[in-house]
Amino acid sequence: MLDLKQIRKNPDAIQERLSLRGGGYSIDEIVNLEQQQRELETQRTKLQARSNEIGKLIGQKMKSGSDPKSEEIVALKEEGNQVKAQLGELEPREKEFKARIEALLLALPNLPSESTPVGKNETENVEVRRWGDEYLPENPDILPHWEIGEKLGILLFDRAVKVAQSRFVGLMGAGAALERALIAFMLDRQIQAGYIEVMPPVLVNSASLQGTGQLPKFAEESFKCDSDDLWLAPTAEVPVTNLYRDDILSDKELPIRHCAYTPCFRREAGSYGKDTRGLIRLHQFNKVELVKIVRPETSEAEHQSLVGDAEAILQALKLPYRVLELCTGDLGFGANKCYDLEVWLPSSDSYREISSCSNFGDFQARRANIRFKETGKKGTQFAHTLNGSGLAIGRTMAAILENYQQSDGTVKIPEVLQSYLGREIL
RNA sequence: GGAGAGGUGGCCGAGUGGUUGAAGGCGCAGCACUGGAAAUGCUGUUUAGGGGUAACUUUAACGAGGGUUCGAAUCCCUCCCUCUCCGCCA
Repeated sequence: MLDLKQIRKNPDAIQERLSLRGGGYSIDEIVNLEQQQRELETQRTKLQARSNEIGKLIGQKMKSGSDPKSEEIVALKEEGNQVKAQLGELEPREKEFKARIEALLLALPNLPSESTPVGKNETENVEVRRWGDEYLPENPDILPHWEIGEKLGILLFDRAVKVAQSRFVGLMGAGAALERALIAFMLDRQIQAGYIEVMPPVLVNSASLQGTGQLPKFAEESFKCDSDDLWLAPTAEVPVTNLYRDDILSDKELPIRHCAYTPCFRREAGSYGKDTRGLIRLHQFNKVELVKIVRPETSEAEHQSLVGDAEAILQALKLPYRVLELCTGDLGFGANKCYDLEVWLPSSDSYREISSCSNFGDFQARRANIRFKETGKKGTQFAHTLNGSGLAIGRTMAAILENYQQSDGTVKIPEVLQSYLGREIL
């Protein structure tokens, strides 16, 4: 959520930054409504002040033994009634304005940071670096992961359709074990890097989704439990960040760094023709997520190190990847800056997203009301939140099944996973 | 699902319809004491919005939303949540 005060103070500067995203976002209506709301507020507080005064006066008189039926008190009560009648008219109008402003604010995305490259769409993202060319596979006959996976009997696409529907997968035998090994490996690495592991609920309420920015705008992207106010979390970002919703943290508790393994659920509405085969785009997938809650002045450095922590996994697995910095036109709703890690996927002859590392600034903290207090200082400040995948498990599995495929149709297990899996070859 | 209890400030915990943003404690900050610390004492310490350069001022908030009243943490209604016991259950 953007800061209403900032919008009031620098409407033009805010509009300009917002427009860099494209999409036609405008703050005009908010500015206009807020002005009207404040006029009403001024009137209302004046009336309320008088009303409080009357209440106190009557209280004093009664205590000092005045007759409740005395002319003086009756007159005060009468005035109180009049004030109340006026308030009864003003209050609902002001509330209506406030509600409309709130709704508009919740639908506005974050401002891109100054350092985010300006661009219209994903074609203008900037490649920052590339890693692992020496590990690009030499085998010219690589089967796509879904084919090798079915051949090896470890990926169950058809059967998963029977159990659920399309865009689900089942894992069997070494496939299930590999998934589990990847989860354990990634968690172990991030714990070593200083993250505290969390296992949060994966059903989350609406307030949580609003806190991290998925609601109200992206309701159709998540699965909803019809008879409860609960949704299947699309990413661990939601439950983990919301662990701290409405908290006032002490500055000594920051930075908070969490890693979390959870299944993730996405409806993938509107992606009908895309990635219909394989592990790339599923309704349910596993992910290890990194989440940070930090002091504002450290968030840029924490962002860089977050990206590094995600990259370390790819490097340990010796999977070739590149780092993209998203341009203003491709930035996610809540992010002010974002790096995508893309892993080399031979079947699509391209790099595919396997992690997205975003800095949200205070955008989520405002929505989720996550603040911290500086020892000895008055007031509170909004924290900064960040998160990134470290990494998406299914896509990592796909990358391994392809990049590690040998000409005899077997798949090597990356060295760092061999001890987890107790084997060297699939 | 049935029965009961309860939701108050960063935390614990009092609270009579009337000048209560709310006793007391903890925590935190400052000062005193000390060679330094602990202990002790004193003082201060909620958050958010509006107005003001500022000092300051004003409003709101005791789970949420309504209601009664000149006035509600306190009375009434609706909803939400938590806890305990019973039932069911991985």
